[in-house]
Order: sequence, then C-alpha cells, then structure tokens
Amino acid sequence: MNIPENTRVIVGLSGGVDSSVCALLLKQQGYQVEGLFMKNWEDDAYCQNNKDRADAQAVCDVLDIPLHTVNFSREYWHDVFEHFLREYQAGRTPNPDVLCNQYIKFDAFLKHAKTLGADKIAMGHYARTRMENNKIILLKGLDANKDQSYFLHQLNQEQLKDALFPVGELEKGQVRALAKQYHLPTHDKKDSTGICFIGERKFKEFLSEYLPAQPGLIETAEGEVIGQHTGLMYYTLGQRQGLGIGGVKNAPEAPWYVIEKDLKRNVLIIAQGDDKQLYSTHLFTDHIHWISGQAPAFPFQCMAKIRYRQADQACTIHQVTDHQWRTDFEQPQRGAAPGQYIVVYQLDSCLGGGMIWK
RNA sequence: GGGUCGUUAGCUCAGUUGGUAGAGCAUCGGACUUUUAAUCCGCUGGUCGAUGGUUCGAAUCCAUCACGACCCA
Repeated sequence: MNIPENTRVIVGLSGGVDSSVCALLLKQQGYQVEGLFMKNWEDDAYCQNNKDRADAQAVCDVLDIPLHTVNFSREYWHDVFEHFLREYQAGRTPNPDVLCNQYIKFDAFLKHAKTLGADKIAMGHYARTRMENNKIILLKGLDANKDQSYFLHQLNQEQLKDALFPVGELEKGQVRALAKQYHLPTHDKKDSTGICFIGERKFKEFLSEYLPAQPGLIETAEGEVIGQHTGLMYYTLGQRQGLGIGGVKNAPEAPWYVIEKDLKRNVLIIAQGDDKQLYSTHLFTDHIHWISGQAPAFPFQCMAKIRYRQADQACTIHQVTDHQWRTDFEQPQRGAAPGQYIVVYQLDSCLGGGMIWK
C-alpha cells in the first residue's frame, strides 16, 4: 500500500553514522527522503550542535537530500530535563533517554515532521517493527549487541505506526561498511555516548550545576560510620566508584557498593563485596506501559531487563492493585535502581515496561 | 615510673635467615556504553616515625627519642 516512491520520509539525522545509514537505506529503497536535525540543548563544551549539524549536512549533500533543522531545546528542557532533575532530587536514578524518545523524537519530532509533509519518520535506532494482527510490534535490533529497543519501550501504537528503523535490520559492522562504501563522511565517526543530546560529561560536576549537594555520612549496613558522601543524588544503587573508601580495619580487602540511600537521614549505606543486600528477588512498578495498548493476563511470565544492555531475565509479573505491579525474578537482580525502567520482552519482542518504584 | 607490642604507598596491611619494597581497597586514565551504574584493562603513588650506630650493604640488627595501643605499679 505504501509505495516508497510516493512516500515522503523524514529522517532524524544526528550527525552520527547510524542515522546517516538510515537515510541512505531509505533512499536506496526509493523513498522520498529528507533529513531533520534537532537541536535540543544549547551549545557548550560538550554539546557541539554545529559540528553535528555540519556532519548531517555533509551526509545530506552526499545523498542529495534536503536537511531541515528544528530547535526543541524548550521541549527537551520541559519534558525531559526537568523530570531528570526532579528524579535525582527525589533520590532516584532517572533514565532521560527513555523520555527523550517518548516526548521528543516520537512526539515533538513526529509532529514537526508531519507539518513538513512527512508520511513517515525514520530513526537510526537498532530496533525493528512488524505488523502483526493489525498491531505494530516492536522488536529488538538484529544486532543483539546494539539493540536499543530498551529506550523505545514507552512508545505507543500511534507513535510507532509511521516509524521506520531500517538500521535495526543490520549489524553495526554492516552499517559502518555501508557508510564507507557510499562515502558518507560519518563512516568512521565515533559512536556518541552519554545522555542523548547532552553528551558525555563528568556526571557529578554536571548535576551539581543544577542541584544543590548536601554532604552526609556513609554508613555500613550495621550502622557504623565509615566515611562521608558529597550528596546522595550522586550515587545509584550498586555503585562502587566515588565512595572513596579503602582499607577499613578488620574488613575484607573487597570493594564497597551502595546498597541504600537513606534520604531522611541523608545517609548513604554501603556493603562490601557481593553482598546479598545488593540483590532483589522482586521489584515494584506503579505503572506499566504496554506497546500493544493492551495489558496481558496476570500473572504474566516473561523476560525483562532492569538496565540497558543487561541480558534478559526470566520473571513473572503480578498485578497487586490497580496501580501496583510486582515482578518476581527467577534469579535475584543486582542493583535494581528506582527511577530506572524494567522493560519487558518475549523473545525478540519488546512489550513495554515501567519505572521501577522500589 | 616499669614493661610489652606497634609506627611501611591516600586507607588497611604483607615483607622469608640483613642486599635500597609489595597486595587489596581508594584515586586517576582507558575500553565497553545513546541514562546512571556495573564490568574489563592500565598507570601512578613510599628518602619503610626520627636520629645515631653495627655492616661492603638495613624496612629488616643495636641504642636513644617521638607518637600510639595495651599491661603492671
């Protein structure tokens, strides 16, 4: 029904190799392709929009397609960054890139693309979609090592309906090879990491620009004070780095990890080595988004990840109340952090997920 | 006042019969990674409490002093 030649696709071009090849593939498939570069964060030492935009433009020049630019800094700040700050302030560990997809790439961007006359949008994510029983299902990227469906699990049918992910059908190596073969200037550009659109930063430094830090004590699970922390928000459950604790008398020669954040007392609680308290047999969510638009029957046996790039874990989801679900894992999970998302899978299909509450 | 034991990298400690020092943790850097983390790899880092002495040579033996812990008066 959708003849590529009559279909206008607007590709989100970041200036990276994945979105470049995304545009290349669609062009090869015969679509009318246009690029759209988003500026979502004001320039600074770490966020160089101009360089990325120049790269996106260079790719468009090679592909001979137009490039549009749009500024979503306000939307990003309001829909993603403020939530990010609120969550940290509340002692949780947010995942801004999940919201970035939900509110920016598959909302603000999608709407803007429509006003530009797009029939479809496309992104360079390593993920795939299929139509099954008149519903869109979201699948993991073919390259298991690069699969990014985790970040897309909050999307709904409406958002996925007109989205294309051609790169998801390829392995990363093939993507780079194609980029090189077709002389895309981004072919050997290093993959970007760090918070989407903000970039990689010294995290503590970055957060401290926005949130006041309140130093406090570090205690062992037994309540013994063995150090000081610089602010609870700088730590996440399971974290090792940044505690500054080494060589405690009468303790084993093992590293220490965060096992709890006591907000009331502003105390960071840590344990040593592979402590049982680092692990959770279950966790709670107060809402689970289902991509299909329909919740399964509970209890629901499935697989899930509690962090990006974690191997799928066998679990069972129980509905406890109208607004509480409990997930029981077959194997206890290390460092389940409130604010992060549990994302649900069945085989290659990403079904949805929700924010971990506790 | 007397006695015992300690004082070695940021921290906790190991250093065989004397030949100018290591480990874990911490820190820092790198890899991995569109969150935060985790994980992996690597580098730094010490005139061995001070001063004398014995010795070809002392962190290792001796003396004195300083500091600390404990014990006996």
